[in-house]
Order: sequence, then structure tokens, then C-alpha cells
Amino acid sequence: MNDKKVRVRFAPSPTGPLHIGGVRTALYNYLFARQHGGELIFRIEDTDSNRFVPGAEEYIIEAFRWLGIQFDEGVSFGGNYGPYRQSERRDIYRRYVTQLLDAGKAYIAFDTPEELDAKRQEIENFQYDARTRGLMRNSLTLPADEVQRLIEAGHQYVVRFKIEPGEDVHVDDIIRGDVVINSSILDDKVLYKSADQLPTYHLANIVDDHLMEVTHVIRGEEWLPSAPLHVLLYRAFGWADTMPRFAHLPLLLKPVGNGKLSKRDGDKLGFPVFPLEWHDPKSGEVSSGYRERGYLPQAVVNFLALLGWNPGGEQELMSMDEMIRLFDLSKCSKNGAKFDYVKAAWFNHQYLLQQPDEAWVPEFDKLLRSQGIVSTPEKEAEVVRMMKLKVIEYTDGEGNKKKRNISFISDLWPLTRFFFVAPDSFNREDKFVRKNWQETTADEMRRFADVLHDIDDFSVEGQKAVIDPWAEQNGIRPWNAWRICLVGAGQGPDMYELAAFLGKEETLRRMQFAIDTLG
RNA sequence: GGCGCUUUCGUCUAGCGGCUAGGACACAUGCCUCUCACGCAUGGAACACGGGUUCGAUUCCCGUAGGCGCUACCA
Repeated sequence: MNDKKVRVRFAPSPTGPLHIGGVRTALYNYLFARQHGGELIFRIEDTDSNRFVPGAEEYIIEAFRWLGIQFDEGVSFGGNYGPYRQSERRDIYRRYVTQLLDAGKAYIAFDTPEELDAKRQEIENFQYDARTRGLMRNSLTLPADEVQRLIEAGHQYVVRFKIEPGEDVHVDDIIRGDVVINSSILDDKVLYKSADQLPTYHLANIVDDHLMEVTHVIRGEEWLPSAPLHVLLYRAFGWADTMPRFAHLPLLLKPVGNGKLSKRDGDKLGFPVFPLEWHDPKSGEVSSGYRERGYLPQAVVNFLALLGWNPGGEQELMSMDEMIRLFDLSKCSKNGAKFDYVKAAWFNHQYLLQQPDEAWVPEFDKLLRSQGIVSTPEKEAEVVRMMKLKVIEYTDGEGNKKKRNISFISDLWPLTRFFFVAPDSFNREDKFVRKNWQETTADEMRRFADVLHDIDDFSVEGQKAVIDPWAEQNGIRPWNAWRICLVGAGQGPDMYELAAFLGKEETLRRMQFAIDTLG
């Protein structure tokens, strides 16, 4: 089986938006498939009709499209192993359930949920297994004709896997090595429900992976405890020699407190747990997504890849191609990783800086519009565009990419607001204002404004030629107070550049306002 | 409770018997400077504990403790 073509799958159930841990699992499957020249299958595991959520499937497909994770076959991608939606494979499962039943490796159980609950009340730590199945209503305890009669009378039943106790079952895990669990602690898992004519996860999973010729099962650690059951199922079907290899990935944990990251954490923790924004069709609740928060897909992918895997070197920024080349399941860590969203932002910062200035314009545009800054007929589109680039250049810095710590385009607003909006008030308690605006400052600014008023060439050079000598002669260092006038705070670009950008008229207007207000 | 997985700086991690235990994020300080940043430099910060094995354990084995997961007619 080692010479067989690598085939892996990502198989979510459409019970809601894909969560970020699922994204990572899919990513690892993708990296593994690409590295081995294999195929990645997209399968929908909708065997629980009660939990189906409309729109979830489309959401998941859209999320992977955005992230740049491509599937080779599956729902919406085509392929020769379909159908790829489990709810469309009823006949197939039915056939294999019958096979197990005929071979005596599974049995029919009529116990209702209420009866099972009662048993759980009655017997502490009740488990449906070799020790207890003799006490229950099933095809092992009931006469054959009675079983037949119950079925024909339309009684609901389930098919349970008959686990033989007392055997050490070995799971050979690529990440964790040899994992052994004794079959006695396993319960007789439900494989099939007559109520909706559908299998449960376990049966569908094994049948599909076998039929779709899956070679490696790469999934979350939450499946490790049921892996022995899956091994037993492969054996029961006689498929042991083509059984896929397993790799159980460590879980993504909450950044603070305990437990694994879950869908329900939503925005409670202050960061998105979903790739895309999700509008819940039932509750109408909106959960934020990485895309809408201003993350670049490459940044999300890069960050996620390194949560639980590390190629060994000190390089952290990697393209998809590099990751495909470097990826190695055996280098995955075994313990859960806390989700560090501060570092996620840093990755985004890095990828943002790799982009050319023009790439920032569309998002910056949206940001400005959301703040009420729009192009006016006086400022033609091209002029506004140039302004934006100028502003971006200030934050980004020609030849010195890293000038500002900008993790998201939305960070631009507090840093560049003054380019577009004049200060409308001043905070006298501010350290910078207190230090740089004193008794005599208003008067100095008045004199300074007069000097500016007479400058014809208001370019950086033009200003310098007049202001530098004036400052020298009068022993005044006007820059910080001037900054308060134009910016309102101790931030912003070089003052000559800012004044040149704003123009003489606006510069003088802001100065007058500051002088009047601060006195 | 039972079963399984796991344990290196606050966080993500490198390490695969002998290292001043490395990097990144975050944090702090200094330099630069018309401000804020950036940049540069520096700094604090970790092998959970107890037994073995070994000339020698962060590394291998066994316990203990902590963390996580599973324990459904959910996946």
C-alpha cells in the first residue's frame, strides 16, 4: 500500500461554519496531499439529519476558496468516487451494514432512547457492551421470529457493532506511534439508525474511506479514542490490509483558561474563530471572520500551519509552496497549542508589508468611506488616489517597509486621521500637549503663522528655506507646538511634509483654531 | 469515575544522551529623533515533580501531579 497514490480527505459535517481548528486540519491534509502528488477529497458528512444547517456547505467551500486550499475531488469538485455527500450514499451503507449483520459481527437493537436512559440511571457507568448486551432487547437476546416481527411492525432499531472483549487493539499513529486500547473498554457502537436510514459517523467513515481509497486519515486528536473501533471495523469488513494510516493532530486550545477552542467561543475571546463571517440562519447571530477582520489569507494559513507543526528551522514566514515542500507529519507536535491571536496579527503585519502600496488602496478606501471621507467633485478621483498613496507611504515607508506597526488596514485610521480631519479639540492633560504648549506658545504660533502666511512656495523645500533661518534667528523651535496645531497630538510625519500635504490654507486654519482654543 | 493523549521561557516552538538550552511573538530598557512609530542594540524569562537506566539526562523507562480529549441513535 506504500506504492499506492496518496489520497486524503477533509470531511466536515455541515452543522455550521467551519471553525479555525478544522481549517488547520484541512490545511495539513492539503499540504500532505500536494507534497506527495496525491489527491485531496472534500466529503460532506451529513449523517445527522437533526444537525443540518442550511448554507454551511457553501460557506465551507467559499472559505477554502478564500484560503487557497484546493480540493481535487468531492462535493462541488467532481470525481469518480462519488457521491461525496453521505446522505446520498444510503444504499451503499445499507449494503455494508447487511454484510456485517450476516457475518454476525453486528446485531440489531430495539432499545429506545428512554430505555437506555433508564438503564443508565439503574446501572452506574452503564455501557452497551459484551457485559450488558445480554440484558437488552436485541437480536442476540430475542428469538429470530420476534426480531422479524418487530421490524415488520415498524419498530425503530439501530445496528450495533459487536465488539469482542479482551483484545489489545493497536493503532499505528504517524504522530503518536503505537497506541493500544483494550477492546473491553469499547462499547457496542451504533453503526446505523433505522429512523433516518443513515449510518453513524463510524460506519460511514470506514466505508467511505475504503471505497474512496483513502490512504491516510489526518484528523483531530478528539478521534484518537475511537480509532481502535475503526481498526476493528476495517478488520470486520476484511479490509485490514488496505487500512489507511492514521495521524491524530493535537488540538487548538483557547488562549486563556482551559479547554479546546470551539465554535461557541465565537467572538467572546476577542478574535474570530471562523475564516469567514457567518450569519446564523436560525438565530440571525453574526460571528466575525478572519476575512472581514482584515486578515490576508496567506497570513491565516501561515500562522495556522505553524500551530502544531514546525519544520525545525528558524524560518517562520513561509509561502504555501514552501510549506508543501517542508511539511512533515512526524514533525507535528503532540500537545495542544493555545491559540495566540497576538501572533496571528503579527503574521498579518508581515504579509501586509509584503504587498505593494497600491494593494492597500481598496481596503483603505472602504475604511475612509466608513469614516465619512469620500471623494468630492473638487477632489477628483485621481487626486484622492494620490493622497491615499501618500498617506500609505507615510505609514508604510518607501524602502523602509515596517515603518508603522500596522497589523490591519483598519489600523490606518487612528494613524492617519489627521490627514483628512482637522483636530476639533485638544487634550490639555496629554503629556505631549502639556510639555509643548505653554504660556508663550500661542504667541509664538501667531508669529509663526505670519511667517508661513508669506511663504509662496509651500513645498517642503520652500518651507524649509524660510522657516529654518527664522527658527534659528528667533530661538524658537516651533515643530512640536505646530504639531499640536495640525495633528492634535504627538504623532504624525515630518511637519514640513504634513504642512505641504495639507496646503497653506488648511495649515493656517488649523493653527488659528489651536491658538483660539488653547490660548 | 473509566480509558487514552500530553508536559521546554507568559505564548508558539527548536532540541532527537554531553548545548553558556536556540528562535519568534509579547514585554522592558537604551540609541536615533521636530512627535509617534520604524530601525538598531540590550535585557528579563523555561526543561512540572520524584524515582530509576547511564560515566553523564531536557532528551530513554516507571510513577506522581497538572493539562487536554473521549466516554450519545453528534461529528
